[in-house]
Amino acid sequence: MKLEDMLAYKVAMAASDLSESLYNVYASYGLVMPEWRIMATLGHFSPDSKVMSAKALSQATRLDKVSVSRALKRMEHDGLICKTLSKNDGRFFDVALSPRGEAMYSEIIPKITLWQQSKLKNITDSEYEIFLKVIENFSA
Amino acid sequence: MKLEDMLAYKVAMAASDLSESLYNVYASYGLVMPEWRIMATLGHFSPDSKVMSAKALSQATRLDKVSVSRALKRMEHDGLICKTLSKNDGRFFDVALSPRGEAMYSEIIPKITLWQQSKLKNITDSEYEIFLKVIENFSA
DNA sequence: ATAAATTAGTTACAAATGAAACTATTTGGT
DNA sequence: ACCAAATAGTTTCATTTGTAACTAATTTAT
Repeated sequence: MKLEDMLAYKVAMAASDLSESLYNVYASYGLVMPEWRIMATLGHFSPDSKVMSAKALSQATRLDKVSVSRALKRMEHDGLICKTLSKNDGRFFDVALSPRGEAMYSEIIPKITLWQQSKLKNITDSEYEIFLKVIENFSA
Repeated sequence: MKLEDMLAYKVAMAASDLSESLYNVYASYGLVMPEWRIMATLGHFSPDSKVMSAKALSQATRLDKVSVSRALKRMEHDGLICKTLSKNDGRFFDVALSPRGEAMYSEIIPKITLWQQSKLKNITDSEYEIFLKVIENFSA
């Protein structure tokens, strides 16, 4: 069995290639990966951005809480999010995209969609379905 | 489009889950990922281990040359590899598994094979073929 | 009502990573 | 033959990353 035939290696290579390629899309907006993941999560219900705690963001993005804390700090500094202490529970923050963050999200999302379509242009729908089944099997 | 439906995110999650799971196999031999990749590459022609330069190992494993240098240093210290200056070109090293490295490789490889089979046990051959086609398409 | 235990988030510190500078050897042009 | 350019590998240093300790708020048990 050659290294390049090994499952974990193959998937790791694909992941790093895809990640690097996708980075080229959102990096032009000054975002790094954790920031992009947070924006994607908060912006999902755009134009009425979701409000989430840092903890919930951490779970949704699979980023550890330190990464989320750092990303939110920078995004707040850059005016991309609003962060206010929760009225109900003073340990939580209510985090949402700011109008500026919403605008950026709306501008990026079509580019991400196009990027993803281009990555899948040689793949049929049924092939992609099988691919999803297999890849999700690995994350179980 | 939700984050968890995004291609790059899905593949990244699968990659990190697989990587962590595989790590449990070779970590009991005191190896870390770069060392495992190098061992897998050198051991591929076991019991007559391949001889390769650090540069060639870097290309075969997709590790940068600094990581390879550090991994080889530790593997040499642990007696897993032999590293000698090339006769033809004094810039290169000839790197090969030592008998001890060969023995370890021979012990690990069946476990890796079993591990991989268990990861694929819910997947049919034809599904796996399609999966490979798709994932290789992403690394192109 | 109060003290102990949890939980959210931040900060401080340590380990891993990679880019750039460095050494040593070889190659190519004059 | 000699000097500049290129190449292999190592070391240094700065950045990234995550773990563990910390602060502050809330909950639970007595």
